[in-house]
Amino acid sequence: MTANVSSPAERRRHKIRARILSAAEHVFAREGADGLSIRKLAENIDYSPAAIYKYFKSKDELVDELKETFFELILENVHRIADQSTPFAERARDCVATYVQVATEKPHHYAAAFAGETVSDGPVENEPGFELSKKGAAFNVLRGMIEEGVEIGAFRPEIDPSLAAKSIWASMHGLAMMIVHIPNFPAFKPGQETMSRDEFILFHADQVVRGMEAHHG
Amino acid sequence: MTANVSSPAERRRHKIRARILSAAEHVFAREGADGLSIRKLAENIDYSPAAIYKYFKSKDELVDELKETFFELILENVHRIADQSTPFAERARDCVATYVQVATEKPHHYAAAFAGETVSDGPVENEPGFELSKKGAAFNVLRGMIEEGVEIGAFRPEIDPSLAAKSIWASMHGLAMMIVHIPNFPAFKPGQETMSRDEFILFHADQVVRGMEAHHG
DNA sequence: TTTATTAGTGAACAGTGTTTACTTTCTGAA
DNA sequence: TTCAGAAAGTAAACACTGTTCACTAATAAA
Repeated sequence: MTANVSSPAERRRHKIRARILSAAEHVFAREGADGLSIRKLAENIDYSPAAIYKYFKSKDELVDELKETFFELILENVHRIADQSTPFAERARDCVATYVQVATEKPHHYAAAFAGETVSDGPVENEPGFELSKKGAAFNVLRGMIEEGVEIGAFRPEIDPSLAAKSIWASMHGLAMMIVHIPNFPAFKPGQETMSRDEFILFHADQVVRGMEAHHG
Repeated sequence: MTANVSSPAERRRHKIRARILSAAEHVFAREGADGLSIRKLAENIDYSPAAIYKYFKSKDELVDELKETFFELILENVHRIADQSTPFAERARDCVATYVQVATEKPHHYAAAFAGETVSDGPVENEPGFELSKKGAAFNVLRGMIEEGVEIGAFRPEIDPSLAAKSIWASMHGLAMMIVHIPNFPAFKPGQETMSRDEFILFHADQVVRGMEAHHG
């Protein structure tokens, strides 16, 4: 899997880096970014806090790597569904539903993946490379799917796939965020609502693609 | 406006509390929760840091009050639109669009209003009183609107207003979050996309209510 | 006027991310 | 094999953070 063209020193270094990331991943999954402290992390892997900074420029950089890996996981799952040969409507619905499902499996990761972004203030320059990030890749899968929908006539012909993809993404992102941040969503109190979480995700996904469809009733 | 049945001491106390909140509001609007430190805040209003704790149990409690006031603002605006006498379809669309519009006018507030919620881990007990919060009130406005839509036959009859409201809310919440967290959304780079932000919000809102409609094409 | 309550404070506690100066260990070339 | 230089690792400090505690000064109630 991993390229083997590296000196022993490089391999050793990479190994330690991986150990740091692995330890960080565990804490992060349970307690989120705030619960993950450099000092406790260093303690876990029997290094001094300062040692971490020989492998990562900052805590942010370390966490960014966790987030990117996490989005890789989302992307893999979405891709898997998108590449199936089920009927278009069903496939489209499952695709967006899957996004929410795996996103919310690691709530802290998903929340941090967006919370970390600079909350827009002032003339921010380009994000380093959205098009190249895993997040960007996931977006492209979604856009491709909409293009297909327009081509085969399932979706209204006047919609711009790029804009529509952003709209759909926003809708699914919103649901993921609600699930992540409101304890029993879609219920507000435990044991209140009839519909289960997974059912609701499908319901929502259905609603969202329905908004794009050419005609129904 | 304010009740006058209070002793001088109480009024004085309330005044100082308001001064703290006002100073906090300014910093928070520009820099968010992380940029707002008790020490700097105390400096601003010429008190010692410890003094703040005579008026607020914790920083969280202080920030919670800012968030609640902010949601009051959202609620007012949404209510204003919901109570208009424009045609239903248009009114519904403007209602949800307005939510996003005023939500994103104070990005830090909106981001914090949800980021603060306990990211679901373990068997969390009831949120103190969602039904009574401004957030809950905003939700009820939305549900009422959907009930109306179902009654007049604009929306599909089989939809549960309560669940549909949650779905729509999630969609709008998602758009608000994207705008707040991705610098030039709906564009990924500055000066890239054709559609303006406000146009996109309307487009998205349209898409969302369309998903509920009984028949179109 | 005396007493009890409240407002306000300086100093400390227990954390945080990060940097700097320093030592130890390892590596690649003469 | 020796030896310079780079890299790995660290203890200690810096500049912060929210919060608490013991204490004093001011005010309200008796």
